[in-house]
Amino acid sequence: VATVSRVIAKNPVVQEATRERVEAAMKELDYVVNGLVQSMQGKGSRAVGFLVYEMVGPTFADLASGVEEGASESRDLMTILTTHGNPDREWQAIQQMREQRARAVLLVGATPTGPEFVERLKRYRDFLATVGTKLILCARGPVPGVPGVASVYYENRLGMRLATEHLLSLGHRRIVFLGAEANHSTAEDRLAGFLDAFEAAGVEPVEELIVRTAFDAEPAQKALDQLVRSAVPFTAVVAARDELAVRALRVFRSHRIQVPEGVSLVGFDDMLFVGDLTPSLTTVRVPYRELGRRAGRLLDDKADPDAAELLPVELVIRDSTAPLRQ
Amino acid sequence: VATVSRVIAKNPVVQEATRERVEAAMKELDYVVNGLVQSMQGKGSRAVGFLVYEMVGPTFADLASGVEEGASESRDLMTILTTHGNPDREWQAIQQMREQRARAVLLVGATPTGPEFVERLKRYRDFLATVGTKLILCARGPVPGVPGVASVYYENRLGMRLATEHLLSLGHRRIVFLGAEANHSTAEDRLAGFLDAFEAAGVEPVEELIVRTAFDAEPAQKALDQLVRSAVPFTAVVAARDELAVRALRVFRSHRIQVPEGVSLVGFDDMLFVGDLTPSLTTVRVPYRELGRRAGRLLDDKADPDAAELLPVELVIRDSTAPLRQ
DNA sequence: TTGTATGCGTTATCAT
DNA sequence: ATGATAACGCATACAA
Repeated sequence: VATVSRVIAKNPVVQEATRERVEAAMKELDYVVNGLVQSMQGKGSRAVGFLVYEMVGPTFADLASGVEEGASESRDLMTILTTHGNPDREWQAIQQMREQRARAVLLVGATPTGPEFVERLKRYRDFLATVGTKLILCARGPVPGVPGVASVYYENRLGMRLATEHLLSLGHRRIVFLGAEANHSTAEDRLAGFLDAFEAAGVEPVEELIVRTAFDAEPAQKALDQLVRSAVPFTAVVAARDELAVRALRVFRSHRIQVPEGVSLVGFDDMLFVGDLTPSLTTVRVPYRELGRRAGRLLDDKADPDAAELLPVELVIRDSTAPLRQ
Repeated sequence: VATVSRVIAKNPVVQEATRERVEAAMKELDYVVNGLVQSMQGKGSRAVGFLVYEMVGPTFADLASGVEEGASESRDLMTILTTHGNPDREWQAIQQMREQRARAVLLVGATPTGPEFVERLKRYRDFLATVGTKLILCARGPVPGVPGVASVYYENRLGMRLATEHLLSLGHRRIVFLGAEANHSTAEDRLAGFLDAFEAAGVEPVEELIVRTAFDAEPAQKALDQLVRSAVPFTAVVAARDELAVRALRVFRSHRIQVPEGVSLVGFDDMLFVGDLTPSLTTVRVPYRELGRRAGRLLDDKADPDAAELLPVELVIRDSTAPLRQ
């Protein structure tokens, strides 16, 4: 048994001849090591938990794809769990990963922002630490006051600032912000970037144009429709993400408002096909795949447990934005 | 130890008082069962392997989402592995799942169609069977001559037949088929459906309009561009999948050909946003999420190992198709 | 270089 | 109802 174990571990002490005999027998018997027992032995599990709100859209797929790419290099296995925004499910998922003695748990996507979440995160971190599992935030910046949690994120706030500055530079002033959800890290950062742009330009944002519905598409669409009907004047719309921008497009189409002639529109994420819409959508490209890859690399045992990698974004100017007509 | 084990297993023989004491201690010590050992003990592993070509697009996300939904009900863990179409990687992935003593392995998406693949599939099946892992095909019909492999698939061929019949009924005869890749189960089925429609209508398909490039977007786009330049006449295009349809849209736009006035276009998959394109795309909706859910249910131990579930598709008629102008 | 013995954390079997 | 013990398949320290 010990020799077999050594052959499996590629321990060089075994003699060539012996190894060959063992390997022949393994093939003969269709033998495979029991990975579960290996992990149990303290070699550490191969599992990596990928916790996400929902598996939706190319942003998720790209991110997961990147992680898988990194994980597969080290023969790790990526396990995906969805939380549907339910804290109980999230806790249950953390539990499951703890049972599996996962190498790491990736918390993917936006999180709440309140102090309640900070405590929750600490609990997760400590709870996972007891079995040697580390916690990594993905697509969400490091949380102040919670060391020992690595993070890989992108210039969310700056991205939205760039998008907004683009509109301001085109002469727009009455700009709608669509999708300002509170207590939602991504939405908050993007709104902050929006406000940054106004502040830097010395322009006052119009409070009533900040649509504080939610990050979800349906309510945002309704709210925008309402706004259009209310006849409150505006000349441009910043959508918190591409899906909302597409909904905005539908609203404008239904009201026979031309984009960009009647109103300019920018999105965020650069999802698949938004460049093929009419008009093609000006948006902010986020390197989701690379984000995943970086996260995948943090799985390595010798990675800095306090790493905080920030990736750049890029404003992609297409046809949905045009200079303000006087 | 035994009592603790019984508490974990919720074995009702333990007395109320004892159980409470144990649970108190567990909380005190932040104890969690070692799931790896549980699985090793013959309880069977919780892992479910999801083998896919690539994690791309909403079709993947929907399918995976469905599987996760089903799996999480039984506390199973979905592990995603990508093969990139590389048989070696696929074999390696099978190996890994075998090491993990996975409950099941899902082979997701198209497969090759030749006899070589049939042998490969049998090898997978038998190899996995030695450790009690079952094999399930997802989004691909059952393979004749390979019993013991369940499958969940959709009316692929019929879907394309419906799409094509829609065009034929509009008067189109010179119809391009874009993306006829050989030795690719999905592409072959769709081409077959295309031909079915012609046969049923008693119309002869035009061989030179069948673009036998590949299922990939880039070569298909180039080939279509070539075809347009060659001035071979056609009045409609059937794309093997939506991504190719979107590429076709780009080609027509670059040649200033109006859709549907100059040429009608249909896709397949009903991906996100294709209804928001201009013109909105006529396509075939595939219930990917439900497909995943069904696959997730086949994970159950008492599920029929030879199950073959077929799901219906739906033709979604939008604005990219119009009657032929004489 | 190879074989033997021990331990890992759990469940199942058998006593008590 | 509970406790003691064997067994699972592997890695590792130690003996040969």
